[in-house]
Amino acid sequence: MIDFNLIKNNTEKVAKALGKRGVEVDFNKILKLDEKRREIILEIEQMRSKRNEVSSKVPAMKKAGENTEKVFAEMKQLGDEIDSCEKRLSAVEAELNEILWALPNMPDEDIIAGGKENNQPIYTFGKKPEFSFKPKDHVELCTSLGMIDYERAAKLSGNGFWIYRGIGAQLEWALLNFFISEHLKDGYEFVLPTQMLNEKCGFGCGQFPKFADEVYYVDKAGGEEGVKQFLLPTAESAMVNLYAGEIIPEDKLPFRMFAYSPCFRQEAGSYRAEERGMIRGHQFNKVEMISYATPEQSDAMFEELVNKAKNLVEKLGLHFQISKLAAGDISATMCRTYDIEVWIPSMNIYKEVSSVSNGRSYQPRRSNTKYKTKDGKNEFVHILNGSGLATPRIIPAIVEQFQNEDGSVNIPEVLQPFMGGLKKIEPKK
RNA sequence: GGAGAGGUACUCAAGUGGUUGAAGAGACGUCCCUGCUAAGGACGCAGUACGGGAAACCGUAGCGAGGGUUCAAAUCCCUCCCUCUCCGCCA
Repeated sequence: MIDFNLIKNNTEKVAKALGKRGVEVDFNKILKLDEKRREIILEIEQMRSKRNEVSSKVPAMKKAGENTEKVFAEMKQLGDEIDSCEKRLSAVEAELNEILWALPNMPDEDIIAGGKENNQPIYTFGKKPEFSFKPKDHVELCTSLGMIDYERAAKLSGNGFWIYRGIGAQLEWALLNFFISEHLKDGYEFVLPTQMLNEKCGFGCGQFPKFADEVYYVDKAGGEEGVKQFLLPTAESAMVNLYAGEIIPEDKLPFRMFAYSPCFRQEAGSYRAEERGMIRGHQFNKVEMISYATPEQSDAMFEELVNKAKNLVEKLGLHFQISKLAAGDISATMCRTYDIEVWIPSMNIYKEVSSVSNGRSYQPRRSNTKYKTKDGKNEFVHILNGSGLATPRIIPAIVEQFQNEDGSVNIPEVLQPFMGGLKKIEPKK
């Protein structure tokens, strides 16, 4: 949620920032609704004040044996007026909120306008591998090496799922363990969140109402109506709401945390044909880094998270680049995002394995998460997040980039300790 | 899933319709006394959000959440959420 005072007092700035996303907003309408809102509030409060004043005199009147009938009749009428004003108020507020909640976050000053095509690579590690033989793609490699079972996954669940098997499962778990151990070394707190979340969380992290259709809802047996929960699409949804409604003492900031969870996404209408295999699925594993920071700490924290994600991929030895996203490609809740994109030879493209973002106070405003400054004021915290990392594109990158002519795959050195010292995945004889 | 008990400010807790946004206690803060790893005393103590105002300040809301009854709700009624205890279920 954008700071309403900013919309009111610096409309130009907000309009310019949102314009970079190609979003046009009818600010006139917003300001008019707000004016109307305040008008009604004033009216209501004056009437309530009157009623409170009269009410406080009633006990004395009764004691003195005075007739209260007339006063009660007047107050009854006043009460009815208050009711009708309240109805008008909630209609105005509903209209205003619908607009405000739908506004995306403001991209930072230095973020350039436009969509994906304006993303700028700002860092590259390694180079595209050259093969003296005809390289295989990850689907073929993972299948032939017995790492991933697509067909039986479809049998158990449906299209867009896969099963890790044998050495594939070991590699997946080794990756997660590697990430976890690196984050622990950096002093980050390990969190395993609930994997089912209520709708408040969806709203708090800013994914609802816009993306409510893209998650999986879980109903109780028998399709019972009630509070619905959904399977988290990313641990971010959980972690952003961890301190919702709370006030954090400033000396506890920054909080550095990371969470592991499977992530569930409908990915309806996605590019199945070109994104074969595990490039995009309904369920995948991810370790997510989350930081809560003061506004002063937030920019340094962003750099820290980018560095952490970068180091993970570097230690794996994969060729990748970091892209600074253009305004239109940054997710609606964020001010700035750097993507870490790993090279997938068979697709001839860089694919995102980590997205590090600073949303500043946008999500905390929605989830009402504040911190108490040293001089006792309550301010909204900043929340940052970044994948550290998501695995589904790492495995394709590893098997494709590190494949050998005989169909074997070299295991990155940093993963070997987590795989009983295994150095190479050999084709089955 | 069933039965019961609860949810009041930082914590504990009193409060079953009215001048109570909330007794009391602890904690906390400031000060005093005393003097030494303690004890005593005085005073202060919702925080917050929103609205009005140049400001001082004034007002409104708020007792788990949301509705309702009433001139008036922490208090009565309804729905929901959460916690605890017992029972049941337990792939």
